[in-house]
Amino acid sequence: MNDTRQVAKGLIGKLLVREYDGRRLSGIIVEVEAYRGFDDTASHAHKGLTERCKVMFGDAGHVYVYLTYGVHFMLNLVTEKKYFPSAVLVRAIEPKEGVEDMFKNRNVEVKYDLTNGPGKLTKALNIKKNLNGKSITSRKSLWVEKIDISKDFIIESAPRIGIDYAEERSRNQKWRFFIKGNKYVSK
DNA sequence: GTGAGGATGCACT
DNA sequence: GTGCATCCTCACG
Repeated sequence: MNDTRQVAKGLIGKLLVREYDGRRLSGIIVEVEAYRGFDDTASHAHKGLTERCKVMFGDAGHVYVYLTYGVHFMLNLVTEKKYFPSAVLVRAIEPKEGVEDMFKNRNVEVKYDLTNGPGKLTKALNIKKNLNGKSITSRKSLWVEKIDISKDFIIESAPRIGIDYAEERSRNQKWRFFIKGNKYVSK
């Protein structure tokens, strides 16, 4: 299970845990996207190693956080071997623990608007640039846990979102994975 | 040093 | 469906 696409699928249904100020917030991962290798023109890494995306070239199990549109942070988990730039973008989670804190971090009325998008979940979980490059294996600040949830869900795959700038062969890859019918999947 | 544009979200029409 | 906020990073000079 080293391939980013397998890792991406494997993350579906796992618990993403965020800890800060002594609080524990968490949610079940319901939607992810895989970004893989130099040939993936949708990936930040396809132009080579830059200051921004260098974390993707590092060891698996690290966190890649960056700002997009000057507004939103994106959360990625680095995968595969060193120098083979790959990561899984976490696009949506289903809130579990610390829901009250998430409401404080986000200015929304309803629970299903809390974390149903990549920029939304980082805000709900207070994930910022300072987590960039951190490891998830140390289980501090941010990590992933296995939980006992019903295996009773279907993982659907589809093309990735918001990558119109990429070449067609990359755009057509069905590297977006999500739980079919889950209402926390992004729109 | 400067300019272009983005792995989105939200408020409008 | 369209427009725009908002700022960091990259590429080029």
